[in-house]
Formats: sequence, C-alpha cells, structure tokens
Amino acid sequence: MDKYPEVVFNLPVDKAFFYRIDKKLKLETGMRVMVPFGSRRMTGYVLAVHDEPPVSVPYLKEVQRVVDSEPLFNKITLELAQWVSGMYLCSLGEALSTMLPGGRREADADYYSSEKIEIKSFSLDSQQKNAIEKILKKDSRFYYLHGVTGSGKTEVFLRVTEKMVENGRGVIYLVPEISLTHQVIELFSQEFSGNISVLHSGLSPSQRLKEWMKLIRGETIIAIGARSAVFAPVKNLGAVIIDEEHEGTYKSNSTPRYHARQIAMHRSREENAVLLMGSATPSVEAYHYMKNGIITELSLPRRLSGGRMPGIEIVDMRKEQSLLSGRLVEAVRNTVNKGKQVILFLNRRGFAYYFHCRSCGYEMKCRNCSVPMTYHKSKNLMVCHYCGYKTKPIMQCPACRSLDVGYSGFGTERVEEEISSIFPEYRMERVDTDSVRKKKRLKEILSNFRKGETDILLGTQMVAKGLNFPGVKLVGIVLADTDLQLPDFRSQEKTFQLITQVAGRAGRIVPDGHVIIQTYKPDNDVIRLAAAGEQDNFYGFEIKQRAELKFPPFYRLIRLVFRGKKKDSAESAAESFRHKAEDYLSEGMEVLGPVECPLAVIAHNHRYQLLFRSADFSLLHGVIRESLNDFSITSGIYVEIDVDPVSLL
DNA sequence: AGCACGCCGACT
DNA sequence: GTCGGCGTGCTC
Repeated sequence: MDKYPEVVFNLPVDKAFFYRIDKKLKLETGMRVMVPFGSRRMTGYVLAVHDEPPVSVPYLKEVQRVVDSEPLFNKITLELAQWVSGMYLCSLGEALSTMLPGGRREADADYYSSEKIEIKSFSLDSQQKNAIEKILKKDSRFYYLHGVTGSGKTEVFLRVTEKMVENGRGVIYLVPEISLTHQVIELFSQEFSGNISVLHSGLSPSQRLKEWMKLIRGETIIAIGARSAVFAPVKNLGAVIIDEEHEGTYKSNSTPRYHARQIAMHRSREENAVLLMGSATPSVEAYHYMKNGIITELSLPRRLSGGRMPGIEIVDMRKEQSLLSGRLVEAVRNTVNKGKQVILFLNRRGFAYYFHCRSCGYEMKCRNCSVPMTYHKSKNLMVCHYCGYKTKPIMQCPACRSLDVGYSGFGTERVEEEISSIFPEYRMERVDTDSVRKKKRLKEILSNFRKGETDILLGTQMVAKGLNFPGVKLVGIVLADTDLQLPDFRSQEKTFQLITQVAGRAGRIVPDGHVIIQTYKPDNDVIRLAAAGEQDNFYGFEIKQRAELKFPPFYRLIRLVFRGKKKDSAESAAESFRHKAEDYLSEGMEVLGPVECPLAVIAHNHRYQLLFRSADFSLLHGVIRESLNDFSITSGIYVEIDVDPVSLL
C-alpha cells in the first residue's frame, strides 16, 4: 500500500508535484524528500501526504529517500511560507527554502567571537522602566525605542526578553549583522544560556539545522540572528525585537526579496506577539508610523553616562586641494599627539579610484557591466565591483588617445596613502572587505585598536556600526555626500542616518568627542540638519518630500526587472508586460518605464525595469499578480520581482 | 532553475 | 551529409 506526498521545490515554479511512497514508511507534512524530477533528483518539501493518488496525474514516481526523521516545518511556519509566497510573488518552494537556515546561504561575511564579556548588574533609570512597563502592558502591537546611542536600549531588550521567558513565551531577536553585534549576542547567550539558539552564519548548515530543530521542539525559546532569523520556528512567540531597525540588511536582495520588518509585523499580528524595534535613526517609514500612532514611540532621550553629544564641524571641500582638508589633518595631528584615537570613515568602496580621462572625460567601465571599474593599487588591477572582472590599468585614453589620464576618486586605499605620507609615524590600520578577507584579521585589527596600539582606524561600513572604542576622540567622515548623488529615493535618509550614527559613536565614551564632516555640499539641507542634530526637522522635511514625489510610505512600489543577454528582447519583454498590465490598470495606479536600470548591465545581462506605484497596496499587488499570471515569459528573459523595493539601483 | 528535445547554419 | 547553436517547454 502506498501514500501520496504533495511536494514543492526551490524553483520558480508555482506548482506542487505528486509522488508515491510505501505507507509503512514515516513521512509527514513538513519533512523533506529526495525525489526524481525530470532527468535529475531534487530535494522537495512535503506540503501534505494524501491517502489517494491524484486523479489528474497518470503516473507517479517513487520517493527515493525521506530526508528528515521529524518535520522541519510546523503549521505556523508553513502558513508563514504561504504568506511570503503570496506577498513577495515567489513560489512556495522558494519561500520555504529561504526560511530554512542553510537551505540557501545568504552571503554575509560574519565574524563571531566567544570572548567573555562582563554582565554588568545594571540598574534601570526611570525612562527605561517606563518603556518596559508600557511594552509589557501590551496596549499596542508595535513599539519603537527611539533613543540616541548609549541611551540603554539593549537593557530594555534584555528585560523584556527576561519577562517573556518568565511567562513561557518565546522571543526572536534580530540584529543587522552578527559580526558587528557580538557583544549583545554574548550578553544574551550568557543571560539565557540553554534557552537560546543563535542562528549565525558562522555555523555549518547542519549546525544551523540543529538549532532550528531545537526551536521546533521547544527546547530553546529564544532565537537570535540576522535577517532570516525572523522565520525562526519559535514556539508561543511573545515578542520580536528588531535592533537597529533602520539598517538596510533587513531587506533581502535575492528572491524572495522580503523585508524582515514586514515579516515581523505580520508574525506579531498572526501570533499575537509584540514587535519591539529600536534605533537612534529610525527609517522614514517607521518615523512616519510613530507620528501616526500606528507604532507606539518610546523615547529614550537621555544618555546613561550623561555624556554630551559631540561637537560637529562641517568642512567645505570645494576649497580644498587634497582629499583630506587642512582642518581634518590638523585635528588628526592634535588628537594623536594627545594620545587619543581617530576613526576615519568612508562609506563607499565602489566609489574609490576610477580611471578618468582629463581630455575627453572618458571613464573606464566594465566590459560586462555598466559600472566604472575600480582601481586597486595593491594588486595594480582594475576591478569591477559587480561581476569581479579584472583588467590591467591603462596609461592612454582608449577613446581620444590622450595621455592626460588619471586615477582619481575617494577610496580607503587612497586615504591610507595620503595619511601615511602626511603622518608616516602614526600607526594606522584599514578595515574594509578587501583588507579583512579573513575573520581573524578583523578581530586582530579591532582588538589592537581597542588596546590603543593603533592611532588611526580607517574603514568602510564596518567601523561605523556597533563598535565602541574607549580611546576615540575624533571621527572624520571623509566624504559625506557620496550617497546623495545616487538616483535613489532613499539616499537622503541614508546620508542622514550615516552622519547621525557616526556622530553618536564618537561621543559615546568620550563625551567631548569631535566629528568632522567633509563635504562638497556644505549647504545641503540633509547634511546641515544631520550636523545640527535636528532630527525632527529632517524627518519632517523628508516626509513632506516623499509625499510630494509619491514615494513610500505614502505610495507603495513594486519593481520588476527584466534581464537577458539580448538588450532588445529584455526591453520588449518589459514593454509587453506593461501592455499586459495596462489591461488591469485602474485609477490611482501608475507605471513608469520601461527604462534601463541605473545599473543597466550586470555580467552581460541587460536590465530594464518597470516601476508600478499606487497608494493602494492591495490593488497594486493584485494587478501585478494577475499580470504575471497571464504573462508568458519569453525565453532567455528573467523577471525579478521586488515588492517594496528599498533601493532603485 | 535545469535539462532535453528540436529545428536551422558551417564544417569534415 | 553531421555537429552544435540556443529557442521552447516540461518537470508528478
């Protein structure tokens, strides 16, 4: 006697397939099976096990192997996958696969340390107590701890978790990147040891699965991890905590392109839990919902240590010759001479050194992609930031044969060079994804800096977040406006957050810290408001602009990218999709495009995008879903769907 | 997403 | 006359 499992795969195929298996073998909904599929064998997820074969299928293949001894997915996680598949317009199998840790690894070079940290027996001040009380009263679904760096958000998170655990309820704690928040993870691991599953990417797939199974069985009831931990099968979920809510890492950049905050909101509603977010610089939408009362704002305006925010100084780079202003050089010298430390911050590796002809303006671009090639001095190579294509640097302009060419721009390597020529005796280390390929090396650099063995730490993103160094007195933002020129509706928000976060860092330990912001746009509203610490004014200004320009949170967007080897067919696919969609289009919806994507070509693929926009999300979503349904995808063309895109690049 | 099947161009 | 290009359609 046989039974008949219904199986889905991690493929862009929105369909279930049926197999047969001996009734005596243990096979349940939520397990994985190895089955023949066409000419290959694949792992599939069992949605249901039927007693009767489906009438519509004449011949059923047999399950080769049952992979799991117990289900990986329970009712709640299966329903969640269903919702993800509907919301983000991917197949159910793709949704299940992204939820499962190790099912498909999400690239992030994480670093995890087991260094012991002291658990301070902290006492809470009145503003923290007040916040905790409100959260536990649960008269709202969503809460936001809005407070400056150092105002004690972590303690509130810890206490809320403690209370939840006392009441037998589970907690998901999300952090932007494990590597930058290992102190917090250590704190939680020690406080709740035995009760916690840390789902970090340093674990092997089988270790991750083991942690997942502990949660499914209820052996642990706290899950902590990056983005994908929002799917953790925590039993009796009481709270989801999102630390540093504004961080871009909460949005996935592969199918399904989910946002962890959106999943968290959905789960907290479905599972009757509270959602607790926190940041000093909320995303514009979160800020908007706080002002609307959809999210309850709990503000923590005071710093625990009583330290003041640092002095912030803007330097106009239009008057400067070099990429380090006289003002910054002087401040670095003063700081190091007093035995204090400096952090220099550059936000974009990709905007580094590029080839540029001074006669005709020719820029050297990648032959596969449309982005400028970046010069890497240490290897003497031009490298494409997107596809990894490498080529030798050239000495003559290929367009006009001029010899007046150069490699210019801002890059950590260039800044490093400049600093060492001005201050050859200072000890400096550079942190970026190139110089710290190895996790050990990063740990070493950071620990040297913490011990005061380095004077200057120069780096990209990695130095801006989460790290608190006691000796730091000066922070320089080498170029604050790089994001502002990007054709992206979120660039102002990002710039504001960057400056505010970096400034907060400087003053955290040393109250009289100093921040120097170098910019070519000293009069820019965003830079001005960030430097002045005028949060409410910035958000007010930005929200007004978003409303006027029809961007989120007032309007919702769905972006479709059509990509293919052939430029024409990519464009015509986008064009014909637009026509399809126009049949369904109604009042209050608009389509933009097709236009070439800002990054028009990536790895030989031409990219065209359509942007759909409406204030009514369910209408918008419905139109896209139906259009996709009766749109037959031309061969060789791939469609990427991004619901609520965070970036339009 | 793969992978096989199938129908037209340049080679021994 | 065949090898192989990749367009098309299917996978229980």
